[in-house]
Amino acid sequence: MNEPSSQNASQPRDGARAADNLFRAFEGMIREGVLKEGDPLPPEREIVQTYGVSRTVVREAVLKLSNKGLVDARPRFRPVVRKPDFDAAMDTVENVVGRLLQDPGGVWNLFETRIMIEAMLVRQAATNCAPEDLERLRLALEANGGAVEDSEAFYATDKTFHSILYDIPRNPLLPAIQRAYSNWLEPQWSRMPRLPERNRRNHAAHTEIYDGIRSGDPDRAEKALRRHLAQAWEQVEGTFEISEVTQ
Amino acid sequence: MNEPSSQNASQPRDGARAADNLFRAFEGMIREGVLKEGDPLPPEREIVQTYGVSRTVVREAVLKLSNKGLVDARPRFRPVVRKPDFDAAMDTVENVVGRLLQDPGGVWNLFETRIMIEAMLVRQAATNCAPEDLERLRLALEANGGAVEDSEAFYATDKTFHSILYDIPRNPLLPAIQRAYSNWLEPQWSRMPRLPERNRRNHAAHTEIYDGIRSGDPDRAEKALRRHLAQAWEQVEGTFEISEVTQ
DNA sequence: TTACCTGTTTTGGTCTGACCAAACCAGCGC
DNA sequence: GCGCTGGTTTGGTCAGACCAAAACAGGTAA
Repeated sequence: MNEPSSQNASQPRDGARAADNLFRAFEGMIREGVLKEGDPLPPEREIVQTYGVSRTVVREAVLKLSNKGLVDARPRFRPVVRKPDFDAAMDTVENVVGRLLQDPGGVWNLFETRIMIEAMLVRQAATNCAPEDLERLRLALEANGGAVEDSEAFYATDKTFHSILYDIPRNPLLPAIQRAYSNWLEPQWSRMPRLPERNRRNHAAHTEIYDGIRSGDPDRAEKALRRHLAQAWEQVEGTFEISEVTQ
Repeated sequence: MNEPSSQNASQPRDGARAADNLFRAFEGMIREGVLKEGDPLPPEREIVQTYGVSRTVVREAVLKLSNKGLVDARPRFRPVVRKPDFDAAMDTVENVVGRLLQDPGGVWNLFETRIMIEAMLVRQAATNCAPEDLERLRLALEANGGAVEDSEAFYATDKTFHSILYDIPRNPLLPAIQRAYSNWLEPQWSRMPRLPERNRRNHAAHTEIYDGIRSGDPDRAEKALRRHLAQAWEQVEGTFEISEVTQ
């Protein structure tokens, strides 16, 4: 995507915009820990003196830091350094994704990738899953079963059950992805009516998935997972098709 | 104009910055098609007049549009409206991800998710794959095989082969994800020496994958894919372990 | 005519200095 | 010690200016 025109720039080339150089400077300080997480940035006027640039430039650089998720800049407060993790990355995409999701087809596209990922996750879990992970799943399943009558609690335990799936591979990206899915899809889900009988059905589905994993049968686990999510999709689809009309 | 009582107060930290209002205004115009894709934004001074704000505010708003991926703003050129797709979303994450990748473990984490996704993709392809997709794969494989002696061409055809896997489910998110992986992982890959014998081995791996898909055997296809990518990882790992020492 | 060069105008990038209002802080009275 | 109060900091915004690069228009050469 980047044109080969410019040679690699690890240092502030003076051809670039001043704000970019400043941005890189702070980016480096944050990365190297000179500015630790939670630290506020210096006052704008101080940065002006330190770097010999105008406040305009400082503000642009800070804004860029903010937009990239490196600092947390609330309107009239000092920007605070925020360690960039994958969650921060997801935050910065939120806007774009939100726009894409306005198209119902967009929601389905996103949901389909979730199905694919979770399908893979349960397969892997079925293939090799540490006993303690299996135990966690069992406990979550139990809690889930105990909450069928309380839709609020059921929703929470439901989420927990699924999130454990993302934990099992011990890859920090996966939980972040899961949180992103939650954030993006939640608005759709929350409009869906919660009913005890649905809860019961979902809990049964969770049990099937768990059984598939426990018995070490990836095909069975995947099939159960797909059935479960397809069913969930139907429920949601029905819900927001009607509410779509209102807009 | 200066009403702090805007309805959009979902967060306690809502501040009514002029730049934000302008940003939202343009955001709306882009979404509603008043500003079409490819259109340049009006000159800053014109916006100043139209909206009765200062150039500072205009620049901040434009910068924000740029950072959010809504417009494409090269220095010294007019910002151009860009339709937000998932590629744009991935672009915005680029910075954060880049930082994560500086940790070698981060590269592995990302690569592992790629393995998982492609594993799922080949499984699905094996299960149900349109004849024309199979044909595309075959052609790509053929081209790949014909390029073993030319590492540059081999690399290109290699990428093509994999990207077809992302096309098959006809979910526009997947190609975007694939491009993101390419962009993020490419820097590591490009440092790797390319050798005809490696190409030959990789082509053989591709053939195995293709055969698995064609024969409708998801387990076989997945196994071949995993073997292929694990092998690729070993090659890359060896490469950047040495170059890591230099830092 | 077409293609290239050149001077002018436009426009983005940066700077300066100023003002306002909200946040911050220190001192006061209770 | 606690809450109030007024001065000080600091972020948000503005206006006007200058420079250099881009866009444009006009003229010249092929």
